[in-house]
Amino acid sequence: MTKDSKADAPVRRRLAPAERERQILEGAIAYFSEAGFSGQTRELSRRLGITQPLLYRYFPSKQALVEKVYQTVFQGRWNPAWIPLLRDRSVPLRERLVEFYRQYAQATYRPEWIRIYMHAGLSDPTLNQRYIRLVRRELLPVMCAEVRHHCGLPVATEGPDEQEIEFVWNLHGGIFYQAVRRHVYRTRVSVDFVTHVGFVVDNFLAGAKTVYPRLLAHCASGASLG
Amino acid sequence: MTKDSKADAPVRRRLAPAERERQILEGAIAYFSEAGFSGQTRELSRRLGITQPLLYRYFPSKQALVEKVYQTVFQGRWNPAWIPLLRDRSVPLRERLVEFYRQYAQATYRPEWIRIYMHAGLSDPTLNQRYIRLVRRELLPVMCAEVRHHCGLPVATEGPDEQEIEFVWNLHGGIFYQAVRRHVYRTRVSVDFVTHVGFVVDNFLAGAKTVYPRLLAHCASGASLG
DNA sequence: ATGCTCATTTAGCGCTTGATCATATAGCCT
DNA sequence: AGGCTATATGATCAAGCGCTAAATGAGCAT
Repeated sequence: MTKDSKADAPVRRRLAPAERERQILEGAIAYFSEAGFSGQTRELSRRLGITQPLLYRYFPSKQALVEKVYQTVFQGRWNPAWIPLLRDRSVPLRERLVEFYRQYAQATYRPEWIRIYMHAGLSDPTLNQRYIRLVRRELLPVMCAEVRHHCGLPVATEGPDEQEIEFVWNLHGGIFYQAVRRHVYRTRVSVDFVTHVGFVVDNFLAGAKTVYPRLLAHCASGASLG
Repeated sequence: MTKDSKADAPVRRRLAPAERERQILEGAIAYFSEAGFSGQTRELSRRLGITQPLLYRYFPSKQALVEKVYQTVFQGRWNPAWIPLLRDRSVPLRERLVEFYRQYAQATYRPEWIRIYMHAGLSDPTLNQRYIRLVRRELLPVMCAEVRHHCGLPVATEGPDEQEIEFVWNLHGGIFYQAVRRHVYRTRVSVDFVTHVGFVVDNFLAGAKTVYPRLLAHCASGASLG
């Protein structure tokens, strides 16, 4: 055995404050994404190899650290360039959608993102509601418009109907839910993501040619306004 | 004010053990589905209007109560009759799928079910993995076979390919994810569920006519076996 | 009415938790 | 080498946690 006389001597390493803060934040993201935000500061510090009071030198409270974790994980993962990408009609819609989901998955379908997003939703869904509104406002109307155009239908002057939004959300949610199965339930998903999305998008677009006109007729009849 | 001299007198009501146990369990389902399983027994007892030690007369430990909650929520919600319903080719597949999802939603797309399912997945996904395997084994292969038949394709003698499973799982997951948005993120979903499922199923089946043959060709080429 | 039973409460133990403060020492400057 | 600065630790508090045991009293049988 290698000198266990003192039961691993406390190797005290003095880091630059900025680097220590970064290290703690990174560790907190990893730890809280596993244990949830009811995880303990002592366990976090143990994993970081530091003492628990040190956390409080860099973050005034656990709550402040948690909020920094939220901020860090969810900030800057939404790429505004996705919208013009989806709107670029010089590229077939199928390719645009597959490419969008390739990029979107790379940005957000990661264990920390998915798990912290779910933890957040269960404890206080405010953050999720904000994100959902972003998707609802920025992404889905564009997808609706492009699918309409793809199907040779007129693009509405006013925004899409709720029924229409839910329709494209089924595509979006189905793909997202695969990431939930992977990172929350930790089940193996043994197909190539891009190939899978290719089939799913093909299916959506092929079906839309038939169903979308009926969907719009349903909306126009005022069925979802009552 | 009505006699606040004693700060709400402790009204001690003596219930039959079976009824008290049922009441506690019901309260625990409601409370833990909100707060997660790191919720406190004192808060649970407060909501029930009883003292906290009383819980321990009916359940030996918090863990035992939690496991009873799991058991109660997830037991008997899966209806084996769904399989023959989906297989009944005297009814159009579209109607079978819509009716299945109507029943499935009524059984499982409830706040306690969805939320406890998510809480469970994040803390220990064993339960979810078991449920996922059930869906993967009992439900999805049947849906694959019926969709194949619907598209005029031969039903495989051996089970469906993984790529095929993921394909129908996108339909299933998309519908499930609407329930997650509703009960975890607590966002308003203002379309009629059956109407929505109708459009989504129509879209899936219409698209499948085009895409499913290509999907099977892809599988047959052994692309997902490598 | 009276006494008995056991469902329920009051009091509290041992431990963990987030947070604080004084002390110790790593690492740079001279 | 010696001293200074402030990063990191050790000790500890107050509140909250799951859980226990003894005291209490509601509701039944008689």
